[in-house]
Amino acid sequence: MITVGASADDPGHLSISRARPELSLPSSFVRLRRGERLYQEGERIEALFHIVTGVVKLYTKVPDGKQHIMSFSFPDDLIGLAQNGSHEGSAEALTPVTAYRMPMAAVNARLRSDPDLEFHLICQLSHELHQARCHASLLSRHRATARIGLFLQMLEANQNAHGVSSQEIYLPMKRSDIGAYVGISLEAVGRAFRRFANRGAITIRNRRYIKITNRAEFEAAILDETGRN
Amino acid sequence: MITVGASADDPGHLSISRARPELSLPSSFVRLRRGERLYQEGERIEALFHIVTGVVKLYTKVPDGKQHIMSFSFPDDLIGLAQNGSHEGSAEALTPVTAYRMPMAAVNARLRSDPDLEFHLICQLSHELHQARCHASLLSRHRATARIGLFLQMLEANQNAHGVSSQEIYLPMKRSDIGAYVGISLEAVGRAFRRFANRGAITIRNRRYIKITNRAEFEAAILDETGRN
DNA sequence: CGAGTCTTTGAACTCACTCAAGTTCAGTGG
DNA sequence: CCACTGAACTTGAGTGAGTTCAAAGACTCG
Repeated sequence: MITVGASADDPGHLSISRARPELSLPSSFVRLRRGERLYQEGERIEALFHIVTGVVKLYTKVPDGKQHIMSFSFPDDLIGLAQNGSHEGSAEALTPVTAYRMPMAAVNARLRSDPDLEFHLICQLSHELHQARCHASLLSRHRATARIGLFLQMLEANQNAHGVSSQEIYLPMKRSDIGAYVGISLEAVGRAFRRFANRGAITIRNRRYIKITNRAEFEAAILDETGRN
Repeated sequence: MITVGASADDPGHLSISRARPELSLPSSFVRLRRGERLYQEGERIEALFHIVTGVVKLYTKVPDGKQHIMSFSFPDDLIGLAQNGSHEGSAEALTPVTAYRMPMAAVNARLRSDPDLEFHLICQLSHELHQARCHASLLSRHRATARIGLFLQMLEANQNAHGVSSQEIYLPMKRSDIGAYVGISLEAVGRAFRRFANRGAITIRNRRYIKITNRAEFEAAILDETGRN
């Protein structure tokens, strides 16, 4: 539930939490297969997408042909917002995806007159900003093990927030996507997973499912630095 | 000027640009000397600060004692927003700073009823998100030269946006702060500057002022990869 | 069951890291 | 005005984790 303003025990506290958006905006329902794109870098922004099920990757191409992944988006996320009129990156479905598509014109028309819509956008942006800062913080680590460990923690936190009960962490993306997100090569991703597994911190069931079996050892592995950070 | 909604030539386009905020909120004026802190990590959020002059660094401590710098904040920036009631990082003045201090209670009280305030927050958050993504993109580069180059481009863009006419780029922070922001050691920062200078891409007047003397060479130096990104 | 994609393993190379010493700079007091 | 002092910055040498390239090994889906 969205809450804001003074509460009895915490008078000066702005509490922003995201709600399942009941955006009463004109929208159509879309389905995408794995690998399909919702929109592409540089295109004009036509609509916002509100993800219902599935996972989407947001990425940009870097000069040398590789791609830099800005974020992975999950159900309840709103994607397609940007400061100017064209998309800053591309969006591609990593799994089958269903989403609401809300034309930008409708959003614009309602925006200044609808405080709830504005507030919803504030919540979404706060959330994205938080994610982006976690990402930057992760990227500032030098050791591959630390980056992968923090990445797993992000995924786990996200799963918990969405009420997934499984003890396992689900990895819907491939090794190269993980690498493009945490800023290391796909080989290094695999080697980092192996290092965690060798220490008994995690167990790798298969390519898509891993489990943290020893939390203390897991966190030790993230910190374990020989001077570097 | 803040503009939103349909315009004649660009009907479906949400244009968000930051304005010098005429926030008619109760506020006090504060002055800080170099090195003074506006607030500290973990503290309860009491107020928002609207920077008028000077530069502020926002950082968090990492387990190994070093600090990770999340962002540098410049005049017109609004700092102190967070998702929950306590600060996610510390804020320290890098130069003498003047700012408006707006108590959180006042912001909260006005928020849901004042669409202009909400909209202003949306603009500010959009801007921060953009900055955070540039930061992450910069951090995903492996070569120190590329990181420093992109950092200089960010500073330059920021200076231009603030209408600074000087051709030189002003670096108000020390080498170690730059390193903490771009994720390399302070020595590597210096070596990267030198590499640019040796290629004739920049001239280093002194520790705080450098100038891009050969734009083509400068951009070539950023891309110049021996396979790596 | 086969073909293509994804992932792992191995070997040599490289850039940034750390440590340590030397240099420049800014601010202070004589 | 200038020598002094501590902080900031530069330079140098050796080490190591991740990179690239290449090939072998799994998984998936028709």
